[in-house]
Amino acid sequence: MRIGDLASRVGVSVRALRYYEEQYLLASVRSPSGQRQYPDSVVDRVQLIQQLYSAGLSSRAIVELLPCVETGDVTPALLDRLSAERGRIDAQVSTLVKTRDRLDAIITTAAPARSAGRPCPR
Amino acid sequence: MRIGDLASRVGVSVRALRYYEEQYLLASVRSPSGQRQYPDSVVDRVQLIQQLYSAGLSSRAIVELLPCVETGDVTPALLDRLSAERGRIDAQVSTLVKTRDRLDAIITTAAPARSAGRPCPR
DNA sequence: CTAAAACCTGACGTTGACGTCAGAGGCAAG
DNA sequence: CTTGCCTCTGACGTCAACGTCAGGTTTTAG
Repeated sequence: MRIGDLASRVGVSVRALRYYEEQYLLASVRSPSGQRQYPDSVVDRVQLIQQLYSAGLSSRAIVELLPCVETGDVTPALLDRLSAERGRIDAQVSTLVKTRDRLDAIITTAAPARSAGRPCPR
Repeated sequence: MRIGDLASRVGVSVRALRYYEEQYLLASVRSPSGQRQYPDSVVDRVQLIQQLYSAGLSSRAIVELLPCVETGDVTPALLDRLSAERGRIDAQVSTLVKTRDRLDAIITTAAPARSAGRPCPR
């Protein structure tokens, strides 16, 4: 598949995909004319990349962790890196939950005129 | 208290505090010579600002929500804004948890030589 | 065959939350 | 008084993950 197809399939921009390649996150085979060709399998990889980006990982961190995240085999050094990132994410989750609860408290106490508990269900 | 004291007390840079003032997130009384003076109460406020920043809110969003987050009274429009941010945070938490679980799976399966379950407790 | 659509490689622009530097003034201690 | 630290106001620098534009080639639809 070509880059535009991949982009629309994953919901990411063409520019982003080229950027991922720049960062060594994504490889591509080139057609004789120089156009990028991707196997269907990269869809998962791109989604994983997006997921890691949204978890606050940098390109540098992702490029280090991606191989072992996909294959599953990992060196001790990478294991430390994984644990570290896991810790970061965990801390991030707990502070986010605190913030959410704080907003929730405001919402529920300041909106008694609504239905009952949740002002905007789901 | 002066700006340097506040900075070290909260663990934020002096520059950041001045930036918050620029963004109307933080007010200060000036001494005759023009130096900023803060009451002790701002410590909580600055910590709250940091918390909202780390939750992914922009200065613009924070400046809108801060009054009602502190006072507790809120207009219907602000209520919508609060709910929207709450939703964002909620979604962010769930994707983060997914990512964390994914990393966990890798860590636990790739580290059977460690103690037993958790390779790095806490 | 031709025009539109997609692709290519640079390369500069954007945004937000600050960092950093310059140059000048304030403030307690010795 | 002066030494040293803190503070002030601009104002430019940074960094990451792209957006966007220019100028050119390639593929596809009719």
